[in-house]
Order: sequence, then C-alpha cells, then structure tokens
Amino acid sequence: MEFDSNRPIYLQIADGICEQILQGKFKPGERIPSVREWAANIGVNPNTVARSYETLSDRGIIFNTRGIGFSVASDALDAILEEERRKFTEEELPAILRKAELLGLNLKELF
Amino acid sequence: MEFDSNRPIYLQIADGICEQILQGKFKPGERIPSVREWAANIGVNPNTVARSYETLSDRGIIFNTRGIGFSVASDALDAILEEERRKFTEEELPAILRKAELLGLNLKELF
Amino acid sequence: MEFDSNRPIYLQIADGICEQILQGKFKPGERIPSVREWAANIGVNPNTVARSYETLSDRGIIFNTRGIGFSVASDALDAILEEERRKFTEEELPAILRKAELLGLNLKELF
Amino acid sequence: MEFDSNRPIYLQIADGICEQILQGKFKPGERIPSVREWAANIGVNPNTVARSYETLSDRGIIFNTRGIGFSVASDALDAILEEERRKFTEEELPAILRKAELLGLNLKELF
DNA sequence: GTGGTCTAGACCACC
DNA sequence: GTGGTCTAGACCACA
Repeated sequence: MEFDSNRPIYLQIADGICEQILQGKFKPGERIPSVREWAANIGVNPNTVARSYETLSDRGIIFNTRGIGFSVASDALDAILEEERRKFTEEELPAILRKAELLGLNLKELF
Repeated sequence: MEFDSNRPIYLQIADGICEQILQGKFKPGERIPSVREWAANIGVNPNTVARSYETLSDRGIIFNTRGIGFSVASDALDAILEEERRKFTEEELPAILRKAELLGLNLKELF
Repeated sequence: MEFDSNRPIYLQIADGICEQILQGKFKPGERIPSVREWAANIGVNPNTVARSYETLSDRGIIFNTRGIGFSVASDALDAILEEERRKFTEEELPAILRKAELLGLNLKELF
Repeated sequence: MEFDSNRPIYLQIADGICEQILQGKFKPGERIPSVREWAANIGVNPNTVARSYETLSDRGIIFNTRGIGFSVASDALDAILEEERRKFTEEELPAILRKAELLGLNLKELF
C-alpha cells in the first residue's frame, strides 16, 4: 500500500477504512481486521494502525470489544456521511466559491 | 490575523499576499512591506514571513532588490491567475464535483 | 447484558452476582449457575466468568465444591455488606463530599 | 513524581495539569512547559506527555501554537468545571445513591 | 488471541 | 526551539 506523504499515514488508513465501510466491504456489526493483522497487511507499524482505529473509535465509526477487537458501529455509514457532508457544505464549498470569485471564474459556465 | 492550524502559517501568509495583489492593494512594481514590518503587523515570527516571501519569490510573484526589499513583479497578476486557474479547473473543481456526487448533494441547490 | 468499558468485565460480573445475593436471588448455601451456563446466559467468554467466580471465591463470598460447582457462602451477605459499607463510608462518600464542595455543588439540592 | 499504577500515566499527567490550572498556577493564555521539558521534569517519556497534551487539547483545555508550544485556553477553567460537574451529577452521584440504597444506608444520616 | 500503554529513538515541518 | 509522526519493541490486562 502506498501513502501520500503530505498526510499522516494513520489518517490515510482511517480514510481507507471509511471507504471500505461506504463500499460495503466492512459491514455494520462486523469485526474489522485486528490491529496487528492490518498493520502486517499494509506494511506499517502496529502502533500506527492502532492510532487509526483509535481516531475512528473517537468518531463513533468503529467500537472496541475488550479482548475481541474492533467492529463497525451500527450507524457507521450515517456517521461518515454526516461528517463528510458537514465538512463539505461548511468548509470546502464556501472556500471554492470564494476562490472562484477571486479568480473571476463563473462557476455555472464550468459545469 | 488568524490562521488555520491545518495549513502552514507561512503559506497562509503567502496566500494573503497573493490575494492583496489580486485585489490591487499591492501593485506590480511597488514595494511590499519589509519582512520585519509585516511580521510585527500580523503578530508572527519574522522567520515565518521571510519564508513566505521566499516562496513567493520562487514562484516569480515578487522579487528582491538588495538594500531595497521585496517588490511585486510586473507580471505577478498573470502569474498568480495562471497558476491558480490551472489548479482550480484541473484539480480542485473536479474533486469538488466528484465529492458532491458521492455525497448525493445537489450543487445547484446549494448556491 | 451491557458492560461499562471502563471497568473489567469480570469485575462487573462479580458486582452483579453480589447484587443478586444482596437482593436474595442467590441465597447462602445455594448453588449458583455453572461458569459455562452463566457465560452463555450473558454472552461472554467462559474464561471471563471463571475469573469473576475466582475473585468472589477469594473474597469468601462463594466457594467451590469439586464436582459440584460454586455455592454462596453462609456468611456471604455479611461479608459483602461489611466490605461494601466500609469502602462506602470510609472512601467513596468522603470523596464524593469533597468533590461536591470543590465543584460548588449543593448536594442536598441534588437529591 | 509518583503515579497510581491503576490509571494510565498520561491521564494522570493531564489531571495534574487541570489541577494546576484550577489552582491558578497555569493561567489562561499562558504557555505551559514544553512537552520535552515537562517530561524531563517528571521523569517520563516525552511521548507520554505529548499524549497528555493531545487529550487536553481535544478537550479544549489547552491549545497549540505551531512552533511555540501549548497554552492554557481562555475558557479552560469553565471547560474543566463543566466537564467535572457533568461527570459528577450524571455518573458519580447516581452511582453513589444507588449503592447507598443497596447497602441500606441512609445518606442523610451520614452527613 | 485482543488492544492499551509506555519507552527509546528517529526524522520532519514549522517558528 | 516547538510539536507531529513513525518505528521498534516491550509489558500488561483482558477475553
């Protein structure tokens, strides 16, 4: 697996998990691979994957069962989409609109 | 001045200067404030501003005259616009459109 | 059965058994369910329940008879109450009162 | 500095910082010691202190200025008290009341 | 087996 | 100088 060096690996791993959830490869309620397994799989240090899982857990997308491992939360899909929509409408879209105006580009023409 | 902690301050400062050039506050051929002056103005370490000026200089937007300071290049506006328009239409806009579709958001409604 | 992830499950199970003894659901001298049975009942690994029983056994609340299983000790109620009351009045209550004062909360109002 | 082995060191460090803020030793807006400095001071690995600072940052109690270090948030005191009050009234107090009832203790007498 | 914590030490971007 | 990230490897509690 390859990573973009401009973004922390642990976040890119988390992104990847989210994507797999959105694509239905990891389903709500199901276990995801263990930290060690996934780390070996993608060739990074287990601590790095642990950090990815921890952030996903904080965001309510996966949860940990002691001694068992991490599983996809039942509302993971909603949580992810909700997160993304918020970021999009509150941050990315306004930024793009502002920039288009600054550059004198007419967005409607570009569609 | 406030900064987004997700992006290096020196780049945000450079962005700000580009914006002021686009808005006509700094005109081609004119000097811009000294590193020290600008740093004091926005409450930042002079090294940071120096780095901003350096990157702008690398991009041909400003230039340095020994003993004088930095001035706006004669073709600064074109340089900025060309650079930004390319990035915008080739990278940012397609990415945004793809994402909007992925999230099931209707862009036209959001305008 | 649901568990608080901040406290080991085996201790939470032990707490539950103590409670049932205090409530009279498990009476002194009577057998309690086997490790396997109880584990299946609450959906937990038998090892975990075994550990719960072990700690209760150490505290003199239940005892093991070879070939029979675990039973509630004759003085289990006293043992539990004595243990808990001491911990409560000497440790927990003073801590709570101290904290309430520190936070500027009036306990009497909160009842 | 000594630590209770039943609680992660990084959380105990965070607790200590909160206490110092409550006591006015670290004031809102002021810098707190750097990660490395504090780590050397209390004799733990810098990574451990970094984790403490990170959790405090997530909780809005301190904030990071790039290249400068961490400082106490302006509303740190409120944030801490708010956190503690919530934990107290929603978790600790109900637990204590429930336990008192189970033990047959009359709380009002104990005051 | 699982994840959680901690250490040691490295490299990096940024100020 | 600062913190952020990553690796390597250890030990532990828990299931």
